[in-house]
Amino acid sequence: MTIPDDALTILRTRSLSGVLEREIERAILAGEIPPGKRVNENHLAIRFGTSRGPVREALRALEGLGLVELIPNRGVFIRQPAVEEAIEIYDVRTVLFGLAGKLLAERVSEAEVARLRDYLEQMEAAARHRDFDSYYPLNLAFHEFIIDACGNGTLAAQYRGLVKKLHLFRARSLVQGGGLEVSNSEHREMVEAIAARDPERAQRAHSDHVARAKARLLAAYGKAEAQPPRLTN
Amino acid sequence: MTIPDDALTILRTRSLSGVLEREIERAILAGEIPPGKRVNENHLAIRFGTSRGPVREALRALEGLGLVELIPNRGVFIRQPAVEEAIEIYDVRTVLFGLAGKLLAERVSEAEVARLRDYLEQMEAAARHRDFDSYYPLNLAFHEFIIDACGNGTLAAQYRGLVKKLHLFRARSLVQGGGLEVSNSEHREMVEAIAARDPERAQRAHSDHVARAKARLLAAYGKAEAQPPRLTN
DNA sequence: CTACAGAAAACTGTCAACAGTTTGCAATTT
DNA sequence: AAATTGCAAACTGTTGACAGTTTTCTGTAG
Repeated sequence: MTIPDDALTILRTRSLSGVLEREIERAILAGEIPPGKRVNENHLAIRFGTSRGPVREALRALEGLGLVELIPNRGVFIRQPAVEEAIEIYDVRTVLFGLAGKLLAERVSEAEVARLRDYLEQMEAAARHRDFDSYYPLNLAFHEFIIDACGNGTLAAQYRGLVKKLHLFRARSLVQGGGLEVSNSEHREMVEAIAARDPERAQRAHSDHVARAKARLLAAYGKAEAQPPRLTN
Repeated sequence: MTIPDDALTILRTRSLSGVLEREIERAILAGEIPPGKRVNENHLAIRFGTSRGPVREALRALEGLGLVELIPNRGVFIRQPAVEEAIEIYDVRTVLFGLAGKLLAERVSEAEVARLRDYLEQMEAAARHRDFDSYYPLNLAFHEFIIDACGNGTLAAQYRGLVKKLHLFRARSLVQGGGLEVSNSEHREMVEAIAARDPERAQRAHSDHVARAKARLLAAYGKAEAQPPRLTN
């Protein structure tokens, strides 16, 4: 599963427009080009030392990823999701991550369970020491691992696309925090459900984990739902 | 919701590469270019009376949609999903359509319920007369309506992308059938759950509907799952 | 001082040509 | 006869230039 993906990656990197696509995507996600801003094809071409052709191709590809918006005769703009779109994305992420948990619980190997427990332990250690700098990348890798190990590449691709779009959301800082211990107790339940090879329980645990992140986002925006957020999607 | 989408559509259509994108996508989905085949940029450019630039841009956009695959220095190929990928897609569709049902049940208006009942009635009439030619487009419109009315544009975009990819699956004919009456009893349960404004029941009904389609696909390929397919995702 | 009209600059959309790679064919060798 | 090597045609990748539109600036009128 990883070999063809790497091969493709290498091949894509060979083409100039492929390199540009990655580089521009990185610049966008890193915030070097602020959301809402118009992207100048010429400037990009000069910056990377190419002509505008490959730049335009890369931008068309990024449009497909939902990172930029093309307006004819006016140019491309870095997309700037509204809160409403972020909420939409969280709802979709909720069911996708839930599915990942279910699928993983159905097929997980002993080695993978051990790996998950290892992640969990490291995250708990980081949380005990309030070591946020260690916690954040661990947390990211933990979630990535689950998405990869679930064995559904379509799901993984869609999920990653959604996460990228969320990066464009201006108030993402509000969401990323959310309590190390709280998060970790949720992580523990996820791992336990997977280790027990209980698909239904795993699906619920994974769904709830994202649903709670959505609830934190809503709370931060004061847009509480009519009813308190129902978990277990 | 429909206005900005139409506006975008119009704007996209104005740009030449936008027209090409739509036209090439149509040709691909209509099967005019068979899956697996290499697409010749020059031929396409000549066919549409343009230069290769816009053609390349359109193809890059279609790559983002997952309809074609770009291999550097070799060209673009129409993607040809394997059974495994079709199954993956069905799993994702299952949870997405379930979410659509849940969201719709939470927000549905009286007018929309009436519209759903109307679709249902027409489909049942078509089923009674074994009028497959009428049934198929109705069925399509019914599902489209649910996806649109659920109010989550992100979900709708993802769902539509998956359906397009499934169109490339060679054995799609196997799946599209599946019994008019069977399908309709499932549709009835979906509509009833929505009309009752019961999100949980609606989610289950919608998930199960797609899960059963997946089960039919698996049966057709003799790839029965270890356990009989668990419904209610 | 503000509003407006027109011109200039900047930028996007498109094209045709060139460079480099791949593919298919044919001649040669084993 | 089969395999291999070298060549030629075809095709993709990239570039620079031109055409059309949008935006900005400037000068003028109210």
